[in-house]
Amino acid sequence: MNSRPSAPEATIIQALRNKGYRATSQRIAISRLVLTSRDHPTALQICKKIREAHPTVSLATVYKTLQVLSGLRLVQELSFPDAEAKFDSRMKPHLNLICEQCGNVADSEDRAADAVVKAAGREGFRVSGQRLDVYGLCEKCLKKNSS
Amino acid sequence: MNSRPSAPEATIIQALRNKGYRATSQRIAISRLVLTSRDHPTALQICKKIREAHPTVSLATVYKTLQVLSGLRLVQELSFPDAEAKFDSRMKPHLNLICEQCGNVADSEDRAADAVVKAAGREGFRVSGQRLDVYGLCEKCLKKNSS
DNA sequence: CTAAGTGCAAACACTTTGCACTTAA
DNA sequence: TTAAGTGCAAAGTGTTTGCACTTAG
Repeated sequence: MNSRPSAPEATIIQALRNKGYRATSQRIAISRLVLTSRDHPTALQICKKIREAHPTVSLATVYKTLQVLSGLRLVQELSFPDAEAKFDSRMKPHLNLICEQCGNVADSEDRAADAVVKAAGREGFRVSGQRLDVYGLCEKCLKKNSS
Repeated sequence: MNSRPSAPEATIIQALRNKGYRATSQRIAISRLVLTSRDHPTALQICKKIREAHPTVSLATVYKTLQVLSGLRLVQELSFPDAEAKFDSRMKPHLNLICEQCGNVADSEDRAADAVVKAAGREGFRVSGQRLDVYGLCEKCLKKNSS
């Protein structure tokens, strides 16, 4: 649940208003958290974090805001079998390296991600987004297992 | 819900028994359907199809069987926001070209899929599976929209 | 024979919705 | 001022589970 140093709050407010959405304090807080987080939080994790500053925020509002952000293509919802959805604000093509042991999701900026998008285009597909998950064991867990 | 001409029934029975599972008629039927289908059926679609020949099969059994097949890594469950999960029996690296208009999922065998797996390996990740979704508009829908 | 599997219905967990209250614009 | 948004609780939906019955091995 890390945050990047400066959150572009004015930008968020503008983005919401331009699309006809009101810039409520809840939406701004949730948007700022999600758009600046480097990990892949669940709705519940987001809600708990937001409540540290806005104690009355409901989980329903978190879900509604995440739907707005998904609609604006600022955030992507990653559904998993058995588990809650995680929300990812990195919209550029990238790989999600998902460890099946510790559950961590690491991003990778490898150019193979762009190659996938190009390949889809070559098939006559007009690409608007992507989800490139690789499942397995992360380096940390591999080491832990062998020790 | 297409099927390939010949279903490797004996192979399915062996695979189940080797792993300590009983080869019941329900499991064989469900496995054969899923493992030979070229599209990406949901549990309910599978259940309806199976009931044409085995009218008493329950949705619970379909889900349980799909879990067994997932555990054997013969099938992958693709979860989506808002929608039922689809089940994919193509386990080799490939792209899922998912049309946001008609909902169709087309597979693509492009080598970019293998490049993704290699890239993950380069990062010290031990790959055991992948899900490479590309979202957008398929050629058919693009044409329909422009006409 | 007997432990594993099935089918039904009930339970579950995550997510969405209805509605009265609040608030941005 | 007033339509959009919030927060609560209730409803919804796909999936899982408990349990008595059935069946593969």
